[in-house]
Amino acid sequence: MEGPSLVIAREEFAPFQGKKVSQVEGKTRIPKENFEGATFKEARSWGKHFLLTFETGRGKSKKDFHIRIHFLMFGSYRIDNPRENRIPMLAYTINERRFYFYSCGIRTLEPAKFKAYDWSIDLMSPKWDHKQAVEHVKSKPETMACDILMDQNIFAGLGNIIKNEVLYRVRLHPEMKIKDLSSKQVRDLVYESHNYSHQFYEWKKINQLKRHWLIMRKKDCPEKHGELIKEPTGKLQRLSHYCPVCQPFTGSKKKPLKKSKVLKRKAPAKKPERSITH
DNA sequence: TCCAATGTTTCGCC
DNA sequence: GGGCGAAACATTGG
Repeated sequence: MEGPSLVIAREEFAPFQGKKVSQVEGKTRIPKENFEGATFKEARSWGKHFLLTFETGRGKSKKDFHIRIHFLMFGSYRIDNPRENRIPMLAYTINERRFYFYSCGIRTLEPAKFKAYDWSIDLMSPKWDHKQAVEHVKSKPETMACDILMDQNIFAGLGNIIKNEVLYRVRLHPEMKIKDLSSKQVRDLVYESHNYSHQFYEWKKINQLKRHWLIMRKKDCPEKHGELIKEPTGKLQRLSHYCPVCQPFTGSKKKPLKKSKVLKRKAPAKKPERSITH
């Protein structure tokens, strides 16, 4: 789940602020007794972190505690309609509504860590700092564009979908190194990361995200240049989809052939023909 | 039916 | 201690 989706989650949770929590259960190992009778105070999101604050105790012993939920690749949340045959990591009730969290990492967050979040690198935050991001990118000349976008210390909340869409929109080959980009290209890359993240949010909210993908999981170039390339790129080796015509590699050094490819070429693995008739 | 995929953390090795 | 790769974790749509 990428940053913009968590903003939507935050908005879904907001109406329940100030209400009491009950019936807590789930596989998570964090202490659940803290929740029982606690007050839900706030939902926030930073990058791909979903942050929930509760207030526990009474009178002078009132105390805030925070949890951090990370949905990783497969995680999800539901309100009221649980997944069948799944045990949630965490589930609780607020105002007769049942909240479920599946397949996610849940931790308690020390108050100091909660306060330490740097909102200026969160793409969805009003505090997002474009100039600072440009500097961060330029400080990593040897890093490839596809990897820098996935760097959560620069673009918190940016995931593989946004990566692919942004690279296409600014017409950059995923494996271009930062040092081979013009200042304008770096600025465009940062600008579009922020811009597309917000566009992602708008489309996701009306359930129209996928239909607006230009490159992600597509087969052909939107500008009719033919088939797209689909391959793992960069140090991270996350899957990229790109058009070799729209996004040519223009770096100073030739893109090195990957070892695996060279080997494959020397000894092409011949698939045994599967006989059609028996 | 199979497998890649909206991702991060941890562990062990050099 | 840093860099690296592998493994762990856990799910489902295409």
